[in-house]
Amino acid sequence: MAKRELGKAFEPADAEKRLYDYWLKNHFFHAQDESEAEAFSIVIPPPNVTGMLHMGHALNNTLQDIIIRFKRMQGYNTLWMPGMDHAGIATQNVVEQQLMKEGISRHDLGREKFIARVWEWKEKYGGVIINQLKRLGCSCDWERERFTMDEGLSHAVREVFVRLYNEGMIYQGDYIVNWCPRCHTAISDLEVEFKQDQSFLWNIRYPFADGEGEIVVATTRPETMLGDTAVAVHPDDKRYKDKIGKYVILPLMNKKIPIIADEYVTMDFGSGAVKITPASDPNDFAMAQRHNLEIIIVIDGKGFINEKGGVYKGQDRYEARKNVIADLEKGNYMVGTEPYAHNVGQCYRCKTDIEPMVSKQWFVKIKPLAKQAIAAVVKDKTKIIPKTWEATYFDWMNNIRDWCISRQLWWGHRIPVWYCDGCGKIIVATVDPDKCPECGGVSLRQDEDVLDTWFSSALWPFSTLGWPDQTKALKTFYPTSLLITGFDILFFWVARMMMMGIYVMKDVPFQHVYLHALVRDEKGEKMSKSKGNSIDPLLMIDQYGTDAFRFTLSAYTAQGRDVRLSPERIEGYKFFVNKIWNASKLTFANLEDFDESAPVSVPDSLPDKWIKTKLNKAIEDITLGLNEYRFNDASAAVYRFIWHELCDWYLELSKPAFYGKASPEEKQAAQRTLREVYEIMLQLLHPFMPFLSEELWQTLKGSDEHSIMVSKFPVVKTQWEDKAAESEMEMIMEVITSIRNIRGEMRIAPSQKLKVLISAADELNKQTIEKNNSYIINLANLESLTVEMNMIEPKGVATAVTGATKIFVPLAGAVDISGEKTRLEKELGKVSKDLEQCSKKLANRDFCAKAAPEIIQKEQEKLKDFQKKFNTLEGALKKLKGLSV
RNA sequence: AGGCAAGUAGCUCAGGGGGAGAGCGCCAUCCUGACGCGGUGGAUGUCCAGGGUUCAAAUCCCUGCUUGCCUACCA
Repeated sequence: MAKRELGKAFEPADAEKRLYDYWLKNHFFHAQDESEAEAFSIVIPPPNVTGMLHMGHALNNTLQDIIIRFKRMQGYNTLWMPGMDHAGIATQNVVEQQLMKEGISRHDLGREKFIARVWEWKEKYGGVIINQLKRLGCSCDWERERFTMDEGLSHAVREVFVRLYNEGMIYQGDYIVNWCPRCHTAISDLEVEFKQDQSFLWNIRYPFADGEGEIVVATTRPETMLGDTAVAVHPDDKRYKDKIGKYVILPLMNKKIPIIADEYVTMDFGSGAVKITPASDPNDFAMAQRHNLEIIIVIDGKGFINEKGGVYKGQDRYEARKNVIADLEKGNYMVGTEPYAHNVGQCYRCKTDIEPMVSKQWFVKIKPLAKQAIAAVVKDKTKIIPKTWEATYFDWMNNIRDWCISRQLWWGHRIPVWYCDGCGKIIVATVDPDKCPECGGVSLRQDEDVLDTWFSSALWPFSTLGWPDQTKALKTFYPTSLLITGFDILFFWVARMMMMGIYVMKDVPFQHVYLHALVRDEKGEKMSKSKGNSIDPLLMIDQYGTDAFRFTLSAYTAQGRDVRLSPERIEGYKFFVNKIWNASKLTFANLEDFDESAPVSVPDSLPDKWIKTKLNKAIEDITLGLNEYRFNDASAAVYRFIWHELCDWYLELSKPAFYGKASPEEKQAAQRTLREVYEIMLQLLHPFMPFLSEELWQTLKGSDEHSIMVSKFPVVKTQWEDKAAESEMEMIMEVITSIRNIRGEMRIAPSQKLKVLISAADELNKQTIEKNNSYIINLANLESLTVEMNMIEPKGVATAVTGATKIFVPLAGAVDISGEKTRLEKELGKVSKDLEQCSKKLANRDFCAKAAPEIIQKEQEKLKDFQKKFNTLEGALKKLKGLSV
């Protein structure tokens, strides 16, 4: 076998680049459109084209890559579909800011040239994140990379829009929407963030139109009164019952407005009367519809008072507020103010206060779509994991409101609707019409608006696979197997994909949805640029290597829990990488002269049998963990096996076979096991640490002819199950640990070799220990080990008990009586507590009558063990006390 | 205001009806031939509180407290 050498330490920076290029060159990430193998597919949550990799992306994509690599190794025809989102508002903002530096606005450029500029920007600066995903090791099928604005996806968008329109699922109407005065566009309900604002409640007097008196209304937005068209009270409110139908004078505007009755009004809030501004408040708008009230828009799209606002025309909304208040005071209309905390909606993009505004927008009728999307989850066609999110999903879906899909932007999919100047016909088509089908006129104007970015993302699971064409890829990979995403876009994205997938494809877009938590800092706070607590994933990769970083994310992804990240943790797993590297150095040294073709001449040693059962357990745990998306459990199984079983025990136990006086045949057998176990260990590690495992794999194989990423994922080998060997080895390990314990507790120098005596309980016990005495001698560092049955406890020893075995460690030189006494008393204390608890249980009549037989038996065995241990320790202690008297 | 989740070692968290676990940190000790990014040993817990179910509760149920998040938004 070729000589293999590893450097002093793993060099992530070098290996990562080299191996990723190697994978790409060999097209290992590429999925087949058609294959004998069963398909497994995931679509990436497309990052914004303007995006930079943050911790959320890092977590999300690491988890996807772990599953994808796992499934690929299991032999599935595995597709991870990558791509990006055009991110309407964000991208337009970026390019507008660029223009601003040049002193021009998008309006100076005009629509067409502006869009050209955006594309230019995209080609030059967009998609930085794609390269960042590559640094994470993501094994996406880059040959299929898509963009929501590319030709195929745009085609899909038009197709779906037209279909929805023709089926009466899309309508246009004047409705109150959330308007961002800075972005100059409507945004959906989901895109509004509420923030608490310490403000005031202003109480304003509205005098009755006829005769004496007044009605007092309270408001948080006095400036909107300019557009008031009614005052509402509760129909059952005795105070106002006789006023309903009468009129009040709207101060400052000097206008008569009616008093109406509506159950929406809360009687015990403020005066029980509320001013109604249909154009500036969603609830007021709804009431206006119920009562046929006039709708007067007084605030324009930039947040300024328009000509309907009288003398306040031209003032921005905050300035107008001040002036309105001043004028109300001047006119003695102000009754008073009180401090008031309330929530103000803000644009999620630019944090500008939302201005609810009435305008013409396009909507999707969502209820019928939601109904089916709910049913799919109820029927388990799509499983949401962890299940607790199902309730949230159902709740939102049940209370869903129509989706406003038009945006007053330029960057995006322009709405495929044309208006004929000649006859006023509305044309909705997938291809640009050149004349009106009604009147033949050629003067057609396309709708100015574009679609919400999420409209195209909602089609992602099938549009990326080529729909509306019936491609082979679509047939093979839809419905996709799994979606992994953060719970924060459950509504934005997951729910909408569900609705669109079912509507268009007549089938759910994915079988499983795994929702992971958010990444927070070590204090549990959300990472954000403004707080300055965000950790840059790329910096972590530079510092600790991708493998350590990925492993950390996986290890801390417990279902339903936030990931609290700190650099120290990543460093800890860098140590793990180092440990694996060093174990590999030892392994390669041990395997240097291994002849694979030599016949097997001796049976496996006890450690060989033991490590194989442990490896089986690891395979089982890791496979189960990944199948159930319990990333923390799977990672813990990897860590435990490699560090605590392979390194701590097996590599140490097998050292004598390599360095000691073992026969060539015994060495050969040890090499065979080591070689096999090591190889499987690398494969188990691969999904989590792709680079390290590949590097070691190729070193082991002596070439890059085969990649670990397309090797077969290990399965449990039933011929390795060996319960007897497992418990035998563990008994020996316990003896070793007990001796080490005495060493530590009694402060016996590690360099001092000990002559240990063991009193075996029976012949079998004696034979087992004698057969395996070399392991004990080596690992406990003994000079000699004497085993006898029913040995009388010698003087001047420290005593330990494990199961049926008594261990006596002679104390060198002056016997440290008080030290041993303390140690024994401590042990005795522990055992007597166990003993008491156990015997109490067995003395309980109800326990014996009702508990399961195997539980009772177990308790009885425990009692025996405790009793034996207690007796031995107590005897030792008595003897010691006798000595000290 | 409703909903969800969580409260377990100093910290971060697993576990989930029958002997309290891990990692990190801490203490002691060790240049044993892969690794000090290491080895070996050790200490540490009213499993949030109160009630209930059960032979048996950290685990299941109820109540409360605390924390986090989500949804809705009332002038």
